[in-house]
Amino acid sequence: MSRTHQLGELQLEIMRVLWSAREATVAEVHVALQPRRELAPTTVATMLSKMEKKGVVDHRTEGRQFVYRPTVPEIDVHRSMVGDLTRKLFGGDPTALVHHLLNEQEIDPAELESIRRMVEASETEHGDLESGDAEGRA
Amino acid sequence: MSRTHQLGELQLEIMRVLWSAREATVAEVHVALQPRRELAPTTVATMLSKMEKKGVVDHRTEGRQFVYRPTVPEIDVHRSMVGDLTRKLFGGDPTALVHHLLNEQEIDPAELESIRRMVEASETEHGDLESGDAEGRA
DNA sequence: GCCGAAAGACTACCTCGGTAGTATTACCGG
DNA sequence: CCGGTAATACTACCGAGGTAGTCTTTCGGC
Repeated sequence: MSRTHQLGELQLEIMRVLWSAREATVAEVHVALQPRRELAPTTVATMLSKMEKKGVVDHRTEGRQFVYRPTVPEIDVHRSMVGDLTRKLFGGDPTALVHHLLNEQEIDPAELESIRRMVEASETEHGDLESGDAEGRA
Repeated sequence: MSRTHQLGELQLEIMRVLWSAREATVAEVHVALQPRRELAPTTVATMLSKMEKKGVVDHRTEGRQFVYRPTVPEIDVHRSMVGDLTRKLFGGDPTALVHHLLNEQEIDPAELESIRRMVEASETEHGDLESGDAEGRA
């Protein structure tokens, strides 16, 4: 079963590449990480290996190359990691995290209105359309 | 200067003890952690040492014992850690984290109304007192 | 005055994320 | 056919969090 997926920073960056490309070779991931991350190609390969052992990606062989694919959806990782932080900092109460974000300067005041609309949308919508297969987030 | 305070789980639990007691000996921290954490006293002492090296606590000597005190406020740690996760998962956009919390099942629908009130309170608050502390901590 | 308990100091290990060098292998071009 | 290159495999190492054992010092009681 899908345990909790705690990923490091590089791992997340790699996952982002894979999530958006759906699959990629080591070289492709390496290139995609390019200017922001100045990594040796072997570093990416090693990381991918470790991530496969961890169960968050798998691969197939194509010629001599490995083509990696994520095995967990982005939303699951987000949920795991947000949930973990929520647990560690706020005793598992996500509302407390929202509270923190609203009250402790994390949120640009200009965003408040859009958030309020978001909340209101959730209020009217909850329990209605719970399809959950929404894949494309802008 | 490491303005950002990333703490592990045990470290956070220790900090919580110190934040609420304002100061405590190793033994007191150990006791406070008690039933949830079955740790050797030396583990707590070692951790406190590492945390002091890290700069999040300091201590004074009282008799033979060390009395530890937090040197960073809880809110700073919360900010650092929430900010770090926000950066890693949502490109540094806290609104996206709120979005995640509202849309991805993290929030109990029953809490939505209290959150909406919270948002509205923030909105009116910001129209009044300009608490914008321009900081630029990326 | 001496002994034992208690407190911190020091050291050791394990795991994981991150980083990369080196070894091996297999394919492609000449 | 042969060498070089490109791909993975293997190994190593660092730092941090976490966990704890052992060593040393010192205080307090009998």
